[in-house]
Amino acid sequence: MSLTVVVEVVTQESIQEQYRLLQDIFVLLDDGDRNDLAEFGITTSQFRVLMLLNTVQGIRLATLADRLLLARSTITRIVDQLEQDRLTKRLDDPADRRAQHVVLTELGAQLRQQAQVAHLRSLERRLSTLAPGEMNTLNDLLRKLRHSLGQDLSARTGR
Amino acid sequence: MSLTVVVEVVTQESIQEQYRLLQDIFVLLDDGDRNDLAEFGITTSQFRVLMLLNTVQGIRLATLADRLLLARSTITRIVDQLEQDRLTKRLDDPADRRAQHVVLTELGAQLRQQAQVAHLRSLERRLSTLAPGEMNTLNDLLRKLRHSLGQDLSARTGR
DNA sequence: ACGCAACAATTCCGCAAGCAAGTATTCTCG
DNA sequence: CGAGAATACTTGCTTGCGGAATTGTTGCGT
Repeated sequence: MSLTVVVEVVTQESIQEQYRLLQDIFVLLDDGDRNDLAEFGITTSQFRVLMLLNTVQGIRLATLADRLLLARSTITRIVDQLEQDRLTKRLDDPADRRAQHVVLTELGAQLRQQAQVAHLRSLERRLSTLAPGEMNTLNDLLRKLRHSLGQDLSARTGR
Repeated sequence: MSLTVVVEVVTQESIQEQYRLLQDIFVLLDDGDRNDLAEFGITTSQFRVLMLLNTVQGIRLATLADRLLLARSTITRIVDQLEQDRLTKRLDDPADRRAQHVVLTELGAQLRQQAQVAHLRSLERRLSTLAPGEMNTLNDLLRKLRHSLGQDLSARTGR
């Protein structure tokens, strides 16, 4: 019986530590990202949108919202900002007059390329501690984690 | 030469995937947290502050800001809210009249306890996929990651 | 055909968080 | 000692994001 208790306590502590670790890591990641992207004049959200605009045919606003787990109104504003900076354009969907496709402009494609390279360099530097094998292990576990959390989300909202 | 190129490409992809995974996990975690904590009438930021108020002697506002990597003005407002809800009190620091210590009220301690238990239950459910061994491995790797990111932060700001 | 639910995007409102400036206090060191 | 730098907190302003309501469009059931 006492064994059970001990095991449970240990697990609870592991879970809480994991939670704190993930929190800390996110905050640190985000802080560095903001720092990196500031010199390109874009926010992390804008960057994440730009990174999804890799095709010429564009992507719908609703799809962006789903992919980034942001509210649609938020996507509207972010795309407004990008458009104001001449980085993207809205094109009407030929098949659905409700929908619009966001596409990169020439300028947007250039900036996206530069920002992506700089961001990647920064990530390589900041995550340099992990050996290749560790990185793969970590990614495997993170995938499981994401899947588990995704399951829970759809259980909460999708029913 | 081609080997070098291949290895580098693979590593870059791993890093980018890791970045996306962490992004996704954070968003999912935060979404669930907000859902859990809503029934206690507190936000995730307020919760994170409450979780640091475990001692009777309290903690300084500036320390909270440093621990949570939030601006001091943000901490001021969060503590204002908690105080308005009678969950915390500000006590003057006897040794430094500039500083104040935030302490839990009786009500705050109760709510903190309840919220913590509920949150932990939720985490156990949401992270149930990982086996104990995997969890330990993951935490080890996350610790390395946090350390590496922390190093970079102090290299950026602390000099 | 047509009415109605579902969907795409936007607008409006409110809250959360950062930055910069301001006040009060403490520290440093010449 | 005492002037200036540093520190602790607060306030005003700006921006980013979510949620509800709105407008216009599509698709489904009958």
